[in-house]
Amino acid sequence: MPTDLKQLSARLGLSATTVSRALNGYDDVSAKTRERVEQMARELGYQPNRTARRLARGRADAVGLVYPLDAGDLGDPRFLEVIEGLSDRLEADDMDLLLASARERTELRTYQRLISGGRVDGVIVARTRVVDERIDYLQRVGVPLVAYGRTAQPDGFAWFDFDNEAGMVLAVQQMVALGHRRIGYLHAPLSLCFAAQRQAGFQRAMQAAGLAVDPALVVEGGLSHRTGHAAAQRLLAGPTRPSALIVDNNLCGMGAVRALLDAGVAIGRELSVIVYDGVPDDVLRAGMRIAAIGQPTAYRAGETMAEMLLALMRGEPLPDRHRLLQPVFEPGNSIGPPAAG
Amino acid sequence: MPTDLKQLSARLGLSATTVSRALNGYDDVSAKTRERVEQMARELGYQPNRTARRLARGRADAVGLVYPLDAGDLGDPRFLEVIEGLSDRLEADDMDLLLASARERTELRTYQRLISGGRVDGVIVARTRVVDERIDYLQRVGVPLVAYGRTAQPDGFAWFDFDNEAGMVLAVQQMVALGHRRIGYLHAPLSLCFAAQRQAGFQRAMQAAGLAVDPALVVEGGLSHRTGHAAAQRLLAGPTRPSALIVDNNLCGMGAVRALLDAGVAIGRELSVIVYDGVPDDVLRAGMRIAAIGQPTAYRAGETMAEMLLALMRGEPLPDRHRLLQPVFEPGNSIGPPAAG
DNA sequence: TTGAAAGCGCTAACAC
DNA sequence: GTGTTAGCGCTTTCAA
Repeated sequence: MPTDLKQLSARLGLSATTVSRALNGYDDVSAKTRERVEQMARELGYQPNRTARRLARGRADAVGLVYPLDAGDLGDPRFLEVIEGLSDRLEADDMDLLLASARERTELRTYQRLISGGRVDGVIVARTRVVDERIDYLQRVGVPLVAYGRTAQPDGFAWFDFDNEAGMVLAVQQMVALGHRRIGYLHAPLSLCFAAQRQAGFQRAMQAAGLAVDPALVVEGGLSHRTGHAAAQRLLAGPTRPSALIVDNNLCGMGAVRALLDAGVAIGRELSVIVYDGVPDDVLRAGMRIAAIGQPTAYRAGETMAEMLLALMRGEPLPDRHRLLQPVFEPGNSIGPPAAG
Repeated sequence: MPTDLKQLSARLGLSATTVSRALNGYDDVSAKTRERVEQMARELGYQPNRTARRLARGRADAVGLVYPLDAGDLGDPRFLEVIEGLSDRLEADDMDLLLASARERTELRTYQRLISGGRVDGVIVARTRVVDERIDYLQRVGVPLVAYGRTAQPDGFAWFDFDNEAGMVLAVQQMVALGHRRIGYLHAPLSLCFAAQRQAGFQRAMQAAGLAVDPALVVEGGLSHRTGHAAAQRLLAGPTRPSALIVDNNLCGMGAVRALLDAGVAIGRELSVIVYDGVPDDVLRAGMRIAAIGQPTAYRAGETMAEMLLALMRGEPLPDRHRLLQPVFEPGNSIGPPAAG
């Protein structure tokens, strides 16, 4: 049995109240008493019982993270960095991080379980969708939330996101500057918000460049190696090959690059490639570096979201409820001018 | 405010006691009463407050998973599957999964926080070490635990593991059967239990085959792409190249394979390669499949460990406290007879 | 079969 | 400054 507050206060000849206050940093405790209390607490290795504290305070001191397995997030190393940043920052405030898995179909119910059971008092919503019932639900019940990504109506809640549209514009501009006109586009399901935004950027930049978007060159590539691989093959099999290809996510990008290599396509000469979020160098052919649209470290994203959520849970006003980070273009040797002809 | 037990019982004209019992499946409640209670609970969307229940029952209804960031687990897709299996199974028993990150140096303290604060009542210990103070600590304080991997003294606690030694013996036997005699070995830090076991298998199988282990061909390759890459380069630069190479983990294996490809080594002809746990096909050159020692799905491993831990926490005797799964050899075209000369 | 009462370990009004 | 008292919302003896 670990020492409890009663024992501790008995040993000190003080009331539990005083001890509690001393330990929780209230200022109506004499310096001397606090000193003694802290000393003794250390000596006995006293750790307040979390559950009791939670019940008394009416807070769960925990935040929930539901990861939709179907979405393939688990395979995304960037998302893992996000988790890392999240949990590190939460831990600093002595908050627990509850991880719940969910198939997309049961996801909402998972949130409900977490919320109405009082297991968490704040939530991180990952992989936002253009229309997102999870966020609607959380807002309706008034649970503090920070979304990792926006939705179609992004004003009512706090979020952290990268400027996906601007990022994709960068990608198109690179290709256009090199002289490409037939630009192919491989994208994740457009119900995902980031995919919709990136596609909007694609359309906008193409139009701005006076280029037509050839529907035959726009392919849904899913959100995994496998689907990306298959989609790239479909694209290659089409009547007119593009001279440039932009892939809107790294998972599918990896599969696509693989497919191109398999098909013997000379990346960067026959076909220029940019992958949003990039492809790790070490999975590629020697010396190859895929040009990318890069995002500032995912770890920081996690930290920042934790920070925002903590403030919300404390009821503090958030200086900026919306953080939109600008992606940057990261050069590579996977792009070049279109092949003659 | 969600409905609480008091409101629910008031609505029913029953005491909280009875309602609680009805809902928790006690048998001293009349069928009719139970019926009514369940009906009304559903109607009001009653969800018992977890914190209160926890305090009353003296259990946390949660298990902790501390992942050592330094170890590179986060990058290991297999470990993520394990988490998936774990959380799915725990959820079925209405248990929370607490995720805590930790640098190796602060790891023990993280466990202490979880335990003595009563945040969890059971723990999964990942990446066991040959001498593992975490397990010593947990046993000392009597917390139910299931280890993912063994230690040097594996008898006192429940664990789930693959037969690493046997797996590595398989790998060596394959190489030997093909006629290899100069077999190189790239391994993770030997303080990690799986690495030590696999190395033991390597030594044993080499000896059994009457082959000497050339110290120059045994290189520590770490537990990441980067270190594996570097280690393979070191090996290639050595005075006598091996004709076969075995890598004891997938992370480092990926980097090593990359390094070989970069160096223009004809894998499977100039140099045969087996990677423990395998390298995903889609990161390789077209048509290449790295021979591997494979382990039954990691998802099942997670599920099984959850199952074991749940039983332990319920105080049930565990039919088999130790689960040792046999790995299998998975063929590929990365191996062949040694090149002539 | 049901209810009253006590208590899980802590925090927070309120009084001294 | 410190102590008294009353909960937080549930479970669980113990009586009825």
